[in-house]
This record gives sequence, structure tokens and C-alpha cells, in this order.
Amino acid sequence: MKSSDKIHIELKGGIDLDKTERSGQCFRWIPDGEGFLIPAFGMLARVTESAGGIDLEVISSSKKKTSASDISEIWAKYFDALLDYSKIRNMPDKKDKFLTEAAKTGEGIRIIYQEPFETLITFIISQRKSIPAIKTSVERICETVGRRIPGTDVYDFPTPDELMKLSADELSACGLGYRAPYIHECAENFARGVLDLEYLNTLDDESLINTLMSLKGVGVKVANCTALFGYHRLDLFPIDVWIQRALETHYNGKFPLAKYHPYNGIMQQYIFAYRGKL
DNA sequence: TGCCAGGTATAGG
DNA sequence: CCTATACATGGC
Repeated sequence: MKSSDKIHIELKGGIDLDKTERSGQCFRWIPDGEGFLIPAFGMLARVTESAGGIDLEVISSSKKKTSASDISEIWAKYFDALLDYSKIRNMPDKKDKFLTEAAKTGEGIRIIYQEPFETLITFIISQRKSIPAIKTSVERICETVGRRIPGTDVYDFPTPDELMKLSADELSACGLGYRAPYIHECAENFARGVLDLEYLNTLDDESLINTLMSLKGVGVKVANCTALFGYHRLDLFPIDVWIQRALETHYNGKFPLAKYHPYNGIMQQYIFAYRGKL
């Protein structure tokens, strides 16, 4: 398992890895010196900021042969490389001081195109949990399933089939509380083919949200986060307690979605990252 | 130590 | 459609 060479990936509009990680969309990045170790797609990648983008090195991969160009393509999609975030962060109406400031402070935040199943499960876990507690539960699940990325001490996120096999007791030991049956049932639905992750991607935003909400434990907020972060539906605007507070304080309860189509989800992320500075 | 956490299901109006 | 309430557990 030898490490690949470093690959440079240009990200239009740049990236700030710390801000992106702290913006509460991904829960498994591991701080590593200047950058992060990121487990995804059966790989463990070491990522650092570099000249308008990132340098990426695949430390280990469970796949037999992945060419450098394939690796580059996979991770470019993950980091949303082609969308120019410098344009998007300048979208806020200058009269909207709050959003303008949030977007300015959020310079470097990108919407990460995560794997849908991991996104769904992590956001089911997220309900009524703090971000540190979410991370703890997610890691415990990965460790309990126990599939290591070869040659590392980092565990892959389970497939639906793997996750379904965890007993109620094993799930409870991950600190899931009342969410344990939600997680089990969700994994079972995908493992047995009642729902299909790729099929969901063919649906339009509204149908996708409605289908996700047919799962027990998935309400409107988790469905929107899954669609935004797991299916890269950038126009969706998940409303959690922090966003709701901002809406009440600055928007009379309703965000001007028409102004920021098709990037409302990115505005939402700037506001979320700006939470606490209301 | 007690409060709160990137909500949801459920019952009732 | 709306509102009120219970909910398991960890982190601070």
C-alpha cells in the first residue's frame, strides 16, 4: 500500500479547510498538521491547502488500481472544484449587511459533495446533538463495524449492508439513544433495496426531500441537509435552530430565496458558519 | 451540575 | 394546517 504522489487540484474561488470543516457539514475530517486526513470513497487522503486549491495524497486505498486521473476526478467532485465560490460569496445584496458580512467571513467555505449514505446517517444522528457529540457517535459506529482502511488506523464508513448487521445493543453503545432504531431501519431499507441511493439522485429536489422524509427519523431538516451535502443540491436551505434565529432576527422569519437561486444552500452555509455572531 | 445540542414523531386542535 | 410534548445521551 504505497502512498500515491501528491496531486494538485485547483478549486475555483479557493478553499479554507478549517472553515469548511467547522461549518458543520462533514464530521469525519481528522486534523493533521496543516491539513486534514479525510476518509471517503474507500480511501484515506491527506489534504492541505495549496495555491488556489489543495494538494492531495492518497495514503491508502482499498481499491486495487485507481489511476491518478481517476483519483483527481473523484476528489475534484468532492470539493466542488469547478464552481467559482468567489462569485457566489459576492452575491449577497449589499443592503443586506448581515448576509454580506456572513459571506465575507465565510470566504473559503465550500459545499462538500459527500457520499449520500454517510451524509444521511450522520444527519439522522445530528438531531438534538452537539457537533462534538455527533462526531463521537459517528466514529464509534465506524469502529464497531470495524473495517479499517488498509494500513491505517482509520475506519471506513459502513455500507448499508454492514450497518444493518449491527445489533440494537451495538448501536446503543455508540451513544445513539432513541436514534438507534432509526439508523437500523434506514440501513435496512437501503440494504434490502427498498430504496436506492443512486435512484434518489435521479429525483428532482422536491421528490428527493419527500422520499427521504418517508424514512422514520428523517424530518424536513435532515432531509434538506442530506440533499444539500449528500446529493449536492445547492439550492436547498436547511433550517435548524441557528438558521431559524437568524431568520427571525434579520429576515422577518423568511429568507429571500428568490434572490439567491440556485445557491441558497451556500448562503445558508455562510449563515450557519456565522452562528453565534448574531 | 444542570442545560443544551445543525429535530422528529406523535397526539391533539 | 398548526402547536405542545417526549425523547437518550454526551459535552461543557
